[in-house]
Amino acid sequence: MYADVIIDITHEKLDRVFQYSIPSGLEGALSVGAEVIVPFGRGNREISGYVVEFSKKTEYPPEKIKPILKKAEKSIAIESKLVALAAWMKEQYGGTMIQALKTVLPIKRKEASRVKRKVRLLLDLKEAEAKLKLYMDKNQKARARLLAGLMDQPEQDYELVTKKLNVTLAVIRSLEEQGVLALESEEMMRGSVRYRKHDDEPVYFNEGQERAISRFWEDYRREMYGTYLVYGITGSGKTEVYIEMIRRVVGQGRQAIVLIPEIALTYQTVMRFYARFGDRVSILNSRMSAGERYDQMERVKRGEVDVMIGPRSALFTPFKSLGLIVVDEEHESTYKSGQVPRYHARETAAARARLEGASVVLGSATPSLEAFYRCRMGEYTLLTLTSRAAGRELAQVYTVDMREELKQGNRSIISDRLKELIWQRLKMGQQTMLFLNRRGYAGFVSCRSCGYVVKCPHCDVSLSAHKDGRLVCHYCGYEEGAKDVCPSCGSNCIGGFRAGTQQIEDIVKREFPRAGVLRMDMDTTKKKDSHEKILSAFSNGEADILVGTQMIVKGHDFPNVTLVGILAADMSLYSNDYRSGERTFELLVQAAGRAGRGKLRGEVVIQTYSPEHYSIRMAAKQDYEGFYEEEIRYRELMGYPPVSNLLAVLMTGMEEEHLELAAGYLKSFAVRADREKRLQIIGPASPYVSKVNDEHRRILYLKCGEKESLIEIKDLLEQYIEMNRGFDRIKIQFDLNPMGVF
DNA sequence: AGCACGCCGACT
DNA sequence: GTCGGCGTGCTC
Repeated sequence: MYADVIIDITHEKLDRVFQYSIPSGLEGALSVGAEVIVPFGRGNREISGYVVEFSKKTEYPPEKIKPILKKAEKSIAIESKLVALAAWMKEQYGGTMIQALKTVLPIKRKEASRVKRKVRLLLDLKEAEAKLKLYMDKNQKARARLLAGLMDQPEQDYELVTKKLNVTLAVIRSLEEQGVLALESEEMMRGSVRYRKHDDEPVYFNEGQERAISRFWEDYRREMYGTYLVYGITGSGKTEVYIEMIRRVVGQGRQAIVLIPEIALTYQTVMRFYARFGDRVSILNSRMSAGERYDQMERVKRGEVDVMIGPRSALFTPFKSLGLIVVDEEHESTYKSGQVPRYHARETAAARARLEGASVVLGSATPSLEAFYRCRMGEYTLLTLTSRAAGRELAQVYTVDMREELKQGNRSIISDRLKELIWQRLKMGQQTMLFLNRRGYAGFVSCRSCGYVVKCPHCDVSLSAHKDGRLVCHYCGYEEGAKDVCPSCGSNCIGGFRAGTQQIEDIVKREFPRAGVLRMDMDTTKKKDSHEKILSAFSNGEADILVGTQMIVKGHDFPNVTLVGILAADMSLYSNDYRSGERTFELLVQAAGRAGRGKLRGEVVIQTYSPEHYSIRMAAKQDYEGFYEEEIRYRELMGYPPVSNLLAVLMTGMEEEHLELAAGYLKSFAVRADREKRLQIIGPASPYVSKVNDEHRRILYLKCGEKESLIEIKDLLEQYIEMNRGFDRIKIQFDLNPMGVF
């Protein structure tokens, strides 16, 4: 029996497992995730590592394998808990222990040092020249080279110096001893903002907030750590509730993590946290470099931080006594990782909380079906916030049936009702937001004569036409020129279908020539900060109408926006995806919530071709529970999460035939492995996008009521794949309860 | 990363 | 010979 150990050093060359034998004294005492001390290298220096797996065989000459010295005595409790979390993630979501550990322990020492390590010359020109001559005479080539390089430029990056001049650390060290140069590793704390805490005044809570806080606190004080769902519409004061809960937890000497979806952290929210907790708050954002993140983690380890705010990855903050994890906007799909291990931050937060003895607080205005279902099942505690904090009224919602509109001769994408309301806003000097769930000038380009659709040669998706006629693949970026004749039949009836934000912008400009129009979508926000610029321009009243995709739905409050138009509410409704109803509802409610954030009452126009669909009906009424009842019935009927569980097995390979064969084998293995016939196995099928970057893809779905059985099968499949050479050229990824359908 | 090994020129 | 400096390659 051998133990696979990863060494606690991060360097590409060492970024793999090393096998050690287990001495008889340690047999049975080690488990996956245990921290051990092992001899390493020629000098057998003792370093620590983590046991990642146990194996019977080894490729390495067995006589060269050294034994583990001992189990780490007082392994740093924080890290061993994170390693345990990594083990849980590996188990749940598949992949290797190394992948899981890398997600959980983001120890990027390399980058942290590279950024700031510098070599500086200490001598003046005359002294240096003398030294240089000395080195030349003594034929100390490396030293001479280094010194000459430094005389040329007295301060240089360590990394650069070693590479360009080909000198080793030993050379630099010896010159350092001679006082020729200094090796400086400035430990500048990047990205940490200093703010004094100033807001110590008592805050008054409304009844709902008070109830939520005290319910949480009663349990917490009795060490009953659970998961809570704070459900409250936009403006019901969720953030105040979080802050108060955190304040109490921190008051007991414990720490808290606040997860926010990607870059959704607004300036206002940040300031509220700073005001409460001063510089004991640290913020992680996805734009930060690995070095900056590393610095933040160092501060945490030194105990300088009580509250960490950030996206998914902030979940792994190494606090020594974590008491609370808040997951804000819990329904957001960015909480699901796109990389292996494909973990969900909500579930992983619950797992970490279990390991640490902490509570989890989820918050949303439109909870995920998962979270609400768990509340109904009694696993989570539902805390409902009722009244809008500022006593604002809900917006007035109109649903416009676009089929009727067409019958009455309005072929425009903007209904008469919406047009009329926009005119009103323009007269009153108020603002309008128009929301469309689509980017680009038009959707796919097809031939109306033969039905040919222009597709990406690498990705099997249709190309999107942009305004200048260029056809662009939104998956890989492939581009080709405009088409005026069909490449298949030669007819000239080729053109784009459907409208995109760019086209809407043009239409709006034509309809309302004197209005200022801004557009915000993927294409206009490619540049850094352009996102912020557009929003602040709109917020300053530089335009009357903002046209955009989902991104205008989130963040920022625009008090002067009193009208929101949702142009094609059902665009996302009929995609082949079991979450489309939920997504549509969510989007509509959030979009509607943008209207009337100030003192004025808002109006919302929902334009749709299917006004009878429950997602749209319930969104118009802003009735979450009504929506939930309908949606959960559908999930129950179809055996979809959260009622059942779904495991997607995504297979990718260059050769289609080989892939097909392997996928077939995998399926029949799954069928055999499922002895008690508890699984429903679907596929293998070509996913919606069956080719990306010339790689073919196949997908297999396994459905089962009990998650444990699925995980069991997943383990068996992983073993089977590992053992069979036939799968070597195929990438196989598992996705437990995926966010969409592939 | 850190360490030892082997090579090479310089000095006793 | 042998000593010190340098470059390379390996680490279960």
